[in-house]
Formats: sequence, C-alpha cells, structure tokens
Amino acid sequence: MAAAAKHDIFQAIADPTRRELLRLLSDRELPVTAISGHFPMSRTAVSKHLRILSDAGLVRAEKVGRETRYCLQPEPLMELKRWLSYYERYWENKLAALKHYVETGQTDAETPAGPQPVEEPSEK
Amino acid sequence: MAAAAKHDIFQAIADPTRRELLRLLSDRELPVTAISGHFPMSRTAVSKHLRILSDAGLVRAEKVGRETRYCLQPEPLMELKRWLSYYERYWENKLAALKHYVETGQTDAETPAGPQPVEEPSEK
DNA sequence: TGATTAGGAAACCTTCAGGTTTCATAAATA
DNA sequence: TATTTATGAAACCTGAAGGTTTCCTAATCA
Repeated sequence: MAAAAKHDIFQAIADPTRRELLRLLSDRELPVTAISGHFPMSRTAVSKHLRILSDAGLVRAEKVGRETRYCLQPEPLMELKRWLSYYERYWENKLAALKHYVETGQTDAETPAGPQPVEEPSEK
Repeated sequence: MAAAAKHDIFQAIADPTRRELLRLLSDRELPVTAISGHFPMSRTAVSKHLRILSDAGLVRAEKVGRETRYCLQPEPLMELKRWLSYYERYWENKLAALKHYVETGQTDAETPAGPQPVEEPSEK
C-alpha cells in the first residue's frame, strides 16, 4: 500500500549520512539545498541519499513550487522494531544472568566475559 | 568495555545473510561448518560474515577443540534500540493522526496517504 | 604417525554504493 | 522575456563489500 520498499530499511539506515538525514528531517521539513548545506558533500550526493530513503519509505518528498521538501516518514521503522523485538528476550536473559553473576558470583551457564571454563560439547 | 565495535552495528545488520546468521545463532551455539551448511555460499564467505558480526560484538567465538563455536551476543542491539526509541514518538504521532483521520475525516496537518491536497508552505 | 577434519588467511574478481561533474528543465524573478 | 535558482538525470570514477579458490595450521582419529 504505502510506497513500496525498493530499498530495504536495514540497508537504508546503514549509512551514517542517511541516519543524519533522518535526524535532520525528523522535526522539520526542508528543501534539498537547505538540507545539503548540512553535509560535506555535493547537493547531488545528498539528493541520492534522499532518494534511497524515499525508496525505503522513510522520507516523503513534496514539491512546492520549484523546490522539493523532504520530511520524515517514520512508519517503516516499525519493521525494525519488530525485528529487534525478537532479540529483546535474549539480551534480557543476558542482563539477568549478568545481574545474577554480579550479585552471587555464580556463573550459571556462561561467564559474561573473561576466560571461559571450556565447556564440553553440548551439541552433537 | 566489551569488544570494541570495529564495525558499527547498523552496517553489521544491513546484510540479509548476517541477519539470518543472528537468527540461526540466537538459540543455539554452532561451529562454522554446521552454520555454513545453512547458506548457499562457501564456508569461507560465511566465516567472513561471522567475522564482521564478531567485530560488531554481535556474536562470540569460542574455540572448542578444533572447532570454533559461535553464539549470539545480543547486547549491542541495545544501541539500535536506543536509536530507534528516538523516532518512536514520531510514528506514534503519525499513528495518532491517522486514527484521528480515520475517525473524523479531518486531516489535521497532513493526509496520511493518497493524493495530497497540496498544502501551502508552512515553513518560510 | 599418517590421514582427515575444522577453520582461518591471502590473493583475487566483480559488482555496486557513494561520490563527483556536467547537463537539462521547470519555477521564480528582474 | 532573459536570467537565475532549485533540483533531478546521466555518465563516470573509485574503493570496498561480498564472493571464490587456494593454501596453511591445528586437532582428532585410525
């Protein structure tokens, strides 16, 4: 329904410049030239980054007269959140284990860091 | 403190193969050959991906005899969560606006989708 | 000990991402 | 209308990402 993701979101946010762009556009809507003023590269380069963000649905272009204004379109980040949520339980486990370790000195399954007490194989 | 991030996490998870690797290793610890069996590429290629994940701190290698077992190290994903949390309010706003639109037909600021009723500039 | 197995290192190839410069076009303005 | 401004499109360059193959070393096992 919404603009299809020609570029996937993971790839879109992989580039630091594009993350800065999202930041910049998060609270204000800006035309390309104004945007590119914030970056140490050519306007065209910035424009290409904007294109990629747009393809990923993270940004929306609106033509106003001769300028094109871009603004954040945060919805696709929900996919990232879903992805991340899968792993949350894992790091919560880890944190719990760490807490346990710190409090009791007992290494329940794995030591959080440092030399490992070389476990025997548990998988065939 | 933990293994420094030679590769940043955004870049590490940008590759679909690496995301699959994280999935695969999330519940079990596996040696390289076993891992590479799940992928349509050479063991060496998989090994390089593992290296990148390891550099990002997302995976930990443990030598057991002649094999190297890898397992998930989810903590660095917290950085991603922090990053994401910045944008949550934005999409929550959007969702609220959408709800408002659906319920009342009133487009408060922006129409959530579809042909735009060409707004006047709101930024100087 | 000799052969086999696990896995990393090195060299190499190919594609593509991120830049640049140049050109074209539409809107605004003098 | 002539000129300037905003921006996208096209062609091109370069480095690095993702693969492959080949080789080397350390454990394991017969």
